[in-house]
Amino acid sequence: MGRPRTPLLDRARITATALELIDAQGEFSVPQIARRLGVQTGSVYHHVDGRDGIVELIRERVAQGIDSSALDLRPWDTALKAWARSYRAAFAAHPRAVPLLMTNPVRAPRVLAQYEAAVVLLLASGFALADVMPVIVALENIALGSALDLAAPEAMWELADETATPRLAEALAASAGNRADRAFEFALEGFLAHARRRLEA
Amino acid sequence: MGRPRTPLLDRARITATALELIDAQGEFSVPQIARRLGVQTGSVYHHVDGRDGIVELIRERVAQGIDSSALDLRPWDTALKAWARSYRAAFAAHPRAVPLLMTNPVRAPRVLAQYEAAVVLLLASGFALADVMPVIVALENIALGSALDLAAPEAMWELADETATPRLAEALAASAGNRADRAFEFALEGFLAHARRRLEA
DNA sequence: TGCGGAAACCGAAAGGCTTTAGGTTTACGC
DNA sequence: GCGTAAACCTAAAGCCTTTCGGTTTCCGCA
Repeated sequence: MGRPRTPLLDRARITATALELIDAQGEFSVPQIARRLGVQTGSVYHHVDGRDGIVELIRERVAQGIDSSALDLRPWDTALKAWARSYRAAFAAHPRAVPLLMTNPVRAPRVLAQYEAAVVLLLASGFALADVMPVIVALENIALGSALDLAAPEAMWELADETATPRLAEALAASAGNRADRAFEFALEGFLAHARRRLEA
Repeated sequence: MGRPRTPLLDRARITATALELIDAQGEFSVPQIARRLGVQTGSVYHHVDGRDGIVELIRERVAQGIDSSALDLRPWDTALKAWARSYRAAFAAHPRAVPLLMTNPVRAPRVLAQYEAAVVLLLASGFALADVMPVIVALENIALGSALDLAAPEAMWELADETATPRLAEALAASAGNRADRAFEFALEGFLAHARRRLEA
C-alpha cells in the first residue's frame, strides 16, 4: 500500500485500455479500466479529469489518425478528397467509438490547425470567404455521416420481414459488401464536382 | 396504494416526458421521468421495455416527423430533395436527442416502408439495381451528418484561441447564422447533381 | 544529507442509476 | 360473483461516478 515504486497508471495506458474495452464491448466504465490495470477505481481519477476526461483523451487519440499532410496536396480538390478519406478512415479504425466521439468536436490544437489549413487552402484556390465554411462543414457532414454508418454496418439494415419490403431487400442484396464505401465515395464525388462548379461561378 | 382508478402512466406520456427532459437537459433517466409523473421508479417498467425501450419509443416518435409523402413527388430528384429536407428537419426538431437516436436505425414498419418507396422510385427512374442502395445511403449520410451538426451548433466551433487560427476565425464570422443550413443544402445539391449524371450514364 | 511537500495508490463511502421481485388494490371477462 | 390480469408501491441488489482521507514513495532544495 502507498505510492508504488513504479507508477501503475498513466494517461496513455488509461486511454488504450478504454479503447480496448470500447472495441470489444462498445462501451467502457472507470471500474472496468481499473480492474484491467490491477488498480482501485479511485486511483484512475488521479490521472484523468473524470469519465468525460477519458472520452476526451480517446477523441484526441482517434483524431491523431487523421493524416494532416493530405491538406498539403494540390490541387485543392485532390487535397480535400484525401483529407475526407483519411478523416473517415480514422473513425473507421474504431467504429464502436464513433457514437461516443461524434457529439463533441475535437478541440485539440493540431486538429484545429487542420481546419485552419483547409480554410487557407480554399481561400487560396479562389473560394469566396462566405462560402468556405459551408463547403468545409458540408464535407465534414459527409465524412461523419458515413462514419456513423460504419458504426453499425449490419444492424443498420436488418430486415425482420423481407416480404413487406421486397424491393428494398433486392437492392440491399445487390449492394452487399461494399455499400458503405460506395455511398461515401458517391457523396464525396458529388460534393467535389459541386465545389468545382461553385468555384467556376 | 394498489392499482389506481385511472392509470397514471402510458407509453405516450412516458415518451413525451423523456423527450421533454432531453430537450431541456440533453439526457433523461427513468427516475426523473417517474418523479415528473408523480410515480415510483419501478412503475415505469410496467409500460416500457427498460430504458432502451424508451429510447426506441423516442426514436419512432421523432421519425414520425419525416414526411413520407415527399417520396410521392415527381420527378425523382424533387422527391429525394424534399425527403432529405424532411428527414433532417425531423431530427432538427429535437437536436439534443440526435446523439441518442443516431446509433441505431428506426425499425418501425412505416419507416422501412419509406425506404421501400425510395427504392421503387429510383428503380422506376432508371437507376441500376446495384446503384440504388449506395445512392440512398449517401443521401442518408448527408442528412444524418448535418443533423449531427445541428446537435451541437455552437460548441462545434468554439475557438479557444483565435490567434492560432486567424483564417478559420474569419471564415466562421463570414458564415455566421446560416452555416449549418448552407452546408446541408450544398451537400444536397452536389448529391442530386451527381445522381442525375449517374442516371444519364 | 535531511526534510517537507507533492505524487500515486488504497480503502471507504455517498448518491445516483437500472432492473427485478413481491405485495396490494382495482378492473374486467365469464 | 369470482378469478385473473393490470397498475402501482415498497424494497433491494448491483452497477456506476465521484470524492475524501490515509499511507507510502519520490523529488527538490537547503
